[in-house]
Amino acid sequence: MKQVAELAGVHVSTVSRALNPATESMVVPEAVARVVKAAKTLGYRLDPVAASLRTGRSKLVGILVPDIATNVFTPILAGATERLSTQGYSVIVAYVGSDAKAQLDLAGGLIARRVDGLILATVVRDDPLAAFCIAEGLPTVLVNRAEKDVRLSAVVSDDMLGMQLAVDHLVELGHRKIGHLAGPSQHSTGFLRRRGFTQATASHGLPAAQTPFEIAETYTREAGADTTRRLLHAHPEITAIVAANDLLALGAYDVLREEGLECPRDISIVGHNDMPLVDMVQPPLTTIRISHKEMGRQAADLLQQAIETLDSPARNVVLPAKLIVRNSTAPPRKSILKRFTAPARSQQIASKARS
Amino acid sequence: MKQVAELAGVHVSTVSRALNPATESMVVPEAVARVVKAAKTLGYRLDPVAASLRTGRSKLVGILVPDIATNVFTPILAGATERLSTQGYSVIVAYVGSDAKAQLDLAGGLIARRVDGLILATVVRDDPLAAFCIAEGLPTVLVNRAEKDVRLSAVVSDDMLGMQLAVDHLVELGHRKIGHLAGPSQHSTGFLRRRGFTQATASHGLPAAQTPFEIAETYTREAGADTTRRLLHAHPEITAIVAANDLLALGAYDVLREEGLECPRDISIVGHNDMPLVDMVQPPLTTIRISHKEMGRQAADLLQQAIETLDSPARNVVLPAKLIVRNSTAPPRKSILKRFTAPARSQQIASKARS
DNA sequence: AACTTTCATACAATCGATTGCAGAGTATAT
DNA sequence: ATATACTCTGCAATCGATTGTATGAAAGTT
Repeated sequence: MKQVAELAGVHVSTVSRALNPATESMVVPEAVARVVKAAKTLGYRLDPVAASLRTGRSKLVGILVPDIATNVFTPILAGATERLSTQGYSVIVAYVGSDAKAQLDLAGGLIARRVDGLILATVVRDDPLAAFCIAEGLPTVLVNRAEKDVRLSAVVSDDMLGMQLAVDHLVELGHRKIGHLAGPSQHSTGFLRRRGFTQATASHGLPAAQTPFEIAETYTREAGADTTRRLLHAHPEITAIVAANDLLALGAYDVLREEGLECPRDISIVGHNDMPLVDMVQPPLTTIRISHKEMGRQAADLLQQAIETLDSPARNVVLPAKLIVRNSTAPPRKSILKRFTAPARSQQIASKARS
Repeated sequence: MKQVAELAGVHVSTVSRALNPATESMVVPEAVARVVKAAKTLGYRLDPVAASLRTGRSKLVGILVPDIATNVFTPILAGATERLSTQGYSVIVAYVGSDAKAQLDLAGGLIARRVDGLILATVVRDDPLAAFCIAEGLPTVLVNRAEKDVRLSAVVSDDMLGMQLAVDHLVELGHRKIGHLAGPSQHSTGFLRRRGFTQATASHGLPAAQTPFEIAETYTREAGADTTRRLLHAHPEITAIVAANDLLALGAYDVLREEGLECPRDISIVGHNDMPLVDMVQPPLTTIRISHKEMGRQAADLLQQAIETLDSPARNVVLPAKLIVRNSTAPPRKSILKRFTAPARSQQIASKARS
């Protein structure tokens, strides 16, 4: 920088000001031009490390992503990274497990690196890390999963709506006994989708006894399979399953295959997320589409705002969910209908008419 | 740091040395203990930014990942990140397109941030960015894709072996007319897998006329479909297809479905990568398994070595590939066998016996 | 006892920018 | 013509650690 100053015939402080868009206006344009030219001929670039040391800012943001279930989080990461990089930010990613202490350490390390903000894709409904970020006064945005209380801005999908769409679809096809594979209830997705399922079935007048659920430990295919077994064992009469997540739905596929049942002939299945390739499984999965990439982008925007305008209020952005109908859903089998649901059915229709 | 020095009753330089594992031995153990204790009571942590400014090192590494085909690169990223973070490194990811100038700019930015090294998952067979990194003297390792010449360490899958396994499998099933959906030939994967295909078919004595290939523009399902159409149109007699990539194979599935052909009855298909969920498509895809996560880990190890021991020689790590047989491959239809390959077959067996 | 060697610590320069403050120079008002 | 305001640039302290060199004390040698 000293060399540039010399070549341009000005003081280093002038160089600094000329090269920083925010302070450029303090320098007479002709001098700016000289500085820029000198910088170019010397191949000079500002040193972000030195700037960071002095200013406390870094143009870096951290993203914490769960180390499992990369299917869902990759597009979020890609969307956020894409958007942030156009704004001059670089992104440090950390894949983390669910250990709260480890998460706090990691966040501490990122803060030491002077990150300007954090995007958390990891939070549970009452998250110590979120509390920590608030205490530190670090701009932070949650993505995909939110907390119970709105303390930080978050970008999430409309989980309740998604379940409503799924249930509407099944009811329209004639299903009256619908099971739910719920996600872990410490995650907002698991919790809210379960609540959405309950509300949606209730809105159609289906009693709780006809709409059982079982909770999966994790969002994995294996957990989906285990949970499906429990659900079907306890409630063999159900004709459809709404899963909180595509992987859980695929776990259900595995169990149906084991048991010699056929989807959608014997049981209809609806997933959630519309992750890549679920249109190619057999049968192609009916599911709720979420734009994870868009989620990442919006989280990036929100974070940028939070960074650049101090004390911006916490905002909750809820993205719409959309039903994608494929071939894993169909009307329930006649025989089953007759056997289990025919009496109940007219009742449902009546109650629906009332509402 | 000054406060810690005061509390411990030593000079800041002693604190610095006591807290740095590399220089800790210069300080008498008793003093180290005092310093550590003082640091703890003050809740003090070294400032990586200041250290970075002074030393030129940063404990940061950059990873450049193509902005498409995240399916393959996510586990690489996860593996590398996991391994590097246990070594105290943080990872800056950048998703980049194929524009060489943009890539160079990005790399320049990372260098300005003082990254200690770079992992490139983006290189083509003769890559300007790789040349740039060499010129800069920046420790760099390539992953998944390598260059034509070994100038930098690389961790790749055994592409040639993979194709040999795929072809062996098909020949064993009785196929003699096998097509290849090749990947872009500027990528080592596309190039080497095509060569592997050619060598493997030749090793079974299959003439080139019976083993046509078409090159896909990109590794996408759509390109796979287009390329399959071209291949089948020009060579309707083939009974099996080896794809350079699972997505290309799935594109082939799409075309077969369009054309009313059935896999594997009419045409067998082998993929490459064994990406998530290809065991659930219909029919479950026979493919070549690559451990992408392990690739990421090994790349991380190599990079760490390159960083810590200056001028370590370029090493090429080739990970084994493995055939995973599922249901997309079967013996060719009798009728087709008789019509096209029966005469050729005895010849093949004879030539195989000779070799 | 004098001298060398060794070891631990202290001193101070340095990495490269940013920024509050002061001062020089110019334009405007009275 | 003088005072006032205003614009631009220079000065120098600062961010927080690292590290080559100097210093002093302790240990070892003859």
